[in-house]
Amino acid sequence: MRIATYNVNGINGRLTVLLRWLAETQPDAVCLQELKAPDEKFPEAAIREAGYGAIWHGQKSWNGVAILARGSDPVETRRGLPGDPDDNHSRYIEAAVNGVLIGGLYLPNGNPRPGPKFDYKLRWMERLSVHAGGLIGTDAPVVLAGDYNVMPTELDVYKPERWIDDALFAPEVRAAFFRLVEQGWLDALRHLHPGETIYTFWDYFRNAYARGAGLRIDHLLLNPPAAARLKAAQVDSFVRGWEKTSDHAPVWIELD
DNA sequence: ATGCCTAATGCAATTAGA
Repeated sequence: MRIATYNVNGINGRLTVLLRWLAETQPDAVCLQELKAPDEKFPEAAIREAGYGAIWHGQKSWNGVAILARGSDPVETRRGLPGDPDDNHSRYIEAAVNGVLIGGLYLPNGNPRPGPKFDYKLRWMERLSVHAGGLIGTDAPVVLAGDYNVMPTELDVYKPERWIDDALFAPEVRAAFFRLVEQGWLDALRHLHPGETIYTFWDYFRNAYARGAGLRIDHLLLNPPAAARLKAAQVDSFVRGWEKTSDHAPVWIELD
């Protein structure tokens, strides 16, 4: 079973690229982020025609997350991260697909730091940790997949010294990420590729993809039952080279 | 310190991304 995460940066502006990638790689489940569309503008018919059932939590202009399942309908278990009734950003959706519980998340960017957006990011990470703490011990496989907007280590940044004050790489953000991981989650890509330079995002600016100036910020975290079934993990970086593409590439794992 | 690029909104220029 292949489970992928892909920050599409606009589901409608990206539909051609998304459908091409689905047709070429046929993932079994997909978490999408940055739909940048309200619920009524989600391209449900086109995605169903491509062979995928879907659930989504949209929002006008910004944010928005979805889960797709090839040949079935995801069984929604939650929309919205608990812990703050005043948080109206669409950044979390959760569903069961083929016996695997999948949480799809779009963690706040947090820039500029310091400031209210950075504070929101840290609060959101604490809420995620609380929710994840309730999922880690599930007997079934659980996968928390999405755009975490965090580079965990220096290996995950093309120029670490330039990012140290940024909300994606600041010490307190990395510490919050590791507090989450230390509940017992496995960073699937890093686990299977220790020491390897892996990026999932390349800025549109300054020809970053061609220069190899990337970041690893899209992650799949696995609870122990999921980790026991992990066979492969990769980035479909070739998609970043397509026309009219997202600034993120799809990332996926293969479970037995 | 800012623009470099891109999407959405909505039709110009702003907001946000990372």
